[in-house]
Amino acid sequence: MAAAYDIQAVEKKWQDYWVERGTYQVDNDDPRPKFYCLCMYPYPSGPAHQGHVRNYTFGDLIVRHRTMHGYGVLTPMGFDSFGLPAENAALKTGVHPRSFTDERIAELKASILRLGSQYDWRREVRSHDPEYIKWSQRIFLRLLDAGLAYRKKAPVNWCPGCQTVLANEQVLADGTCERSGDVVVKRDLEQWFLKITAYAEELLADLDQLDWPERVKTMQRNWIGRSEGAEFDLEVQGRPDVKLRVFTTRPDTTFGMTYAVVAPEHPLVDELTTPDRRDEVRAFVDRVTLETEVERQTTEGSLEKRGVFTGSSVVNPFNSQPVPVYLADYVLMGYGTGAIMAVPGEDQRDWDFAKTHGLPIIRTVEPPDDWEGEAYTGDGPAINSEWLNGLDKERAIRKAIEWLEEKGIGVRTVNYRLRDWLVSRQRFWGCPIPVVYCPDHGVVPVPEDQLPVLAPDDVEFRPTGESPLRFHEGFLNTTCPIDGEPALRETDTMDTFVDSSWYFLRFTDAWNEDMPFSKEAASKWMPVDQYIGGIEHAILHLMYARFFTKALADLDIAPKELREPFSRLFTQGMIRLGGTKMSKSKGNLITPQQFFDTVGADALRLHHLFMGPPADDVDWTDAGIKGTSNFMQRLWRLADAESDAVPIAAESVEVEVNRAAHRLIARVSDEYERWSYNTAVAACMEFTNYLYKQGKTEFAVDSLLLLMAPMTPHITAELWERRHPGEHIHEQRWPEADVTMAAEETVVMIIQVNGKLRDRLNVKPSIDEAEMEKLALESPKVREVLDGSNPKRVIAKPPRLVNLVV
RNA sequence: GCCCGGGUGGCGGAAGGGAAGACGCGAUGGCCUCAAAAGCCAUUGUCCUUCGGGGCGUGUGGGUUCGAAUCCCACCCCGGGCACCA
Repeated sequence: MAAAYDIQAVEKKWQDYWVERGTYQVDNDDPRPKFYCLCMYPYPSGPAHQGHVRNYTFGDLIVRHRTMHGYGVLTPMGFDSFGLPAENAALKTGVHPRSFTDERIAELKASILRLGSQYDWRREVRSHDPEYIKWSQRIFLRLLDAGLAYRKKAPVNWCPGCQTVLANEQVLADGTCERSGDVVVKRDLEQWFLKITAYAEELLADLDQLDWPERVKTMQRNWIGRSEGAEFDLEVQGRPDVKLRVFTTRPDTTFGMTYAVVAPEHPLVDELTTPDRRDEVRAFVDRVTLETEVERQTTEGSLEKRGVFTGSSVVNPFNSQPVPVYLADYVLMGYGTGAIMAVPGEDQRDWDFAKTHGLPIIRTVEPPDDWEGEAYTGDGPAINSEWLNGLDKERAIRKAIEWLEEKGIGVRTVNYRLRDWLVSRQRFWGCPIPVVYCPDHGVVPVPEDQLPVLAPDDVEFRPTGESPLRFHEGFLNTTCPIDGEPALRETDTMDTFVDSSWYFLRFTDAWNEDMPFSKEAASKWMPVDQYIGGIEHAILHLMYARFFTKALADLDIAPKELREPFSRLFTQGMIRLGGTKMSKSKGNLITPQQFFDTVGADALRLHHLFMGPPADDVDWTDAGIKGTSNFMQRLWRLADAESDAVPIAAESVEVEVNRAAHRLIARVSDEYERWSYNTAVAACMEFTNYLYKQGKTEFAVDSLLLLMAPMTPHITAELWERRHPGEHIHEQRWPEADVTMAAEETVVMIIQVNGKLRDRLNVKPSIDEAEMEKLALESPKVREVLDGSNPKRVIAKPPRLVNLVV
């Protein structure tokens, strides 16, 4: 009688073994070729949910698979442990965010351990660890020193719910906060920014070299939003001292300008407004600037283009005609120059505005004859444009820019949609921005030997809308590092995306006490060879991390040649329950815990792999897990050294069984490379069914276990040890298929008549076209269908298919 | 509105222009058992069938091809991203 499969004992045994043995710990002088596999470090929100399980299952599978291929795999893990939920909890319960966070880390870590995914925990980082804070702050100061961090008063996105400002990236398209869902309002505040725009061009260009999902790259390209065009000055009639600069991507259409528009926030608004228009303009500006983004956006639509005439006119430099200047809220101060020339003939927004305000429309590009639309933005010969007439769009643009540059009126420019990254947050539970404000010296960085600047513990959490740091006298009052006179500390903390923008570098050198990481360590492991995480980070985290990597390389902190942090990216699909995303906030979590206790981690992991293609969203159902759980039991009975549930293969079929095993190795190896894990699992199940029928061989069972080792590490380790005492499956080499053994002895040839399947025959793989045709014509089933007629044409694709066309 | 994905049995899904539905769940039947559970074996797209087999079938309509779930065009539906960026 064979031993039963004691899931809990087996999984515990190997989880302890891997840690004690340090199977998945790597040192920086590891002689094996390097492979850096990283799962996005999690925000600690309590016990793992299915999204974590899915993520870490893929990651662990890659770690173990690569290890079996002889790589020294760096597999670190940590916690993105600063963030709002801990602080919100503190407001409600009074529990300090640190203890709240530490508790949740412990819970999450415990479930990660039970999943059996392996990390080099010696390298663990936590964003809220004073060591980590110290290096985040040093990096901030280096950015400040290099002019990449700066302060600026700016209209910022203020979330009344979160009581903090948000980055543009954190405001949803409908003008609400991505976290709380509150309507975001604009406020003018002094804020810290990081100059990500300095890297706009490189961030865009380097996307081409990344092995990332196309849609993530597309999202980033759209976000950066590069557009080429020209900037030029418009003279204001009767005001030789004032010039209005506009940006356009279509300088070829300038002859069609029938008015100009400036944003309500434009600095020249007062200059441009004539006394008789003052009251109306002021009323319009007040209305627009006090509105929320949402209100401002609800005015979108063809007939509602809102604006007001300033009373001034500017001169079209191409034809010297004066045109009126309007204020309109469809022109944004934050993009280009905050002013445009309006060409209604070739821009739908301008068209709508012109119609609403009774302004003339002149087409300067000939639309196609069958054109029935309004503004025409396509290509065509220029018309009504004097010296540009007849030229196509591209040539006209070039000529128009040349003309502007010759005359010294304007220049070719490139604009980006990307804005600088607003990083200051009026929150407590984040990394303090390490500067002080001195009455005499202004903004003074805290000297590096005084880092980290840590938030005090004895603060009171009150829903005041301001950071509790503001009211802590001991923290707030300090002295100026330059003159020793009284000064005030910065009380804002950094966006938590700052922490996650360099953690992957800290992992390479987590013990370093002198600097965030050494260039040697970063050179050894970077870039990350495989990064795995959710699609929701397609823009924010992945863009910031790319920016940091480039900036740190330029600041001589990271290796100079390190321009990109993540060579390959895989974004897993979301887990849904009944059509909606499974998440804590939606309250529809199915925790993995119950499955650890019943079917075990291996069956749960396998279920995640089997559910569907890794990149696809999946609907969670409890039912399916029975299949992988059964399979584990079936595998145990097949492979346990003492089990006789499956007989040894008869001598007559032994070779064929081994040949099938070689085919399995070839197939599954390929499927691992292609991330086709659901079919890899299917192949293993199919092969198991086959062995139940045909009988097993040593080679077949060993191969099966090796191929499954990265997917179901515990059961395969146990079975391997029982079959090969003293050996560890995860220290074995990945099996290789023998090509001649894997080749099929006979294949099925299908015979079609007019593309319809009529017969199938077993043939040798070496069969030639003539032989195929002969066999096809001899088939009784084919003869019946042909009914005496001769095929007009024969298509033979040896050895699998022949098609007779009649 | 624009840009990406995607629509295949009762369900999750497979099929790299050449056998549609691998594998799994569910369901049905059998073996084992005093019985049940577990296990093992078989059947399972749909309609017709004289049980040999035959017709139909991958969102809809067209097309390319000897051959289309797969490629092309148009449309419908679902999911995601962007959205006054001049």
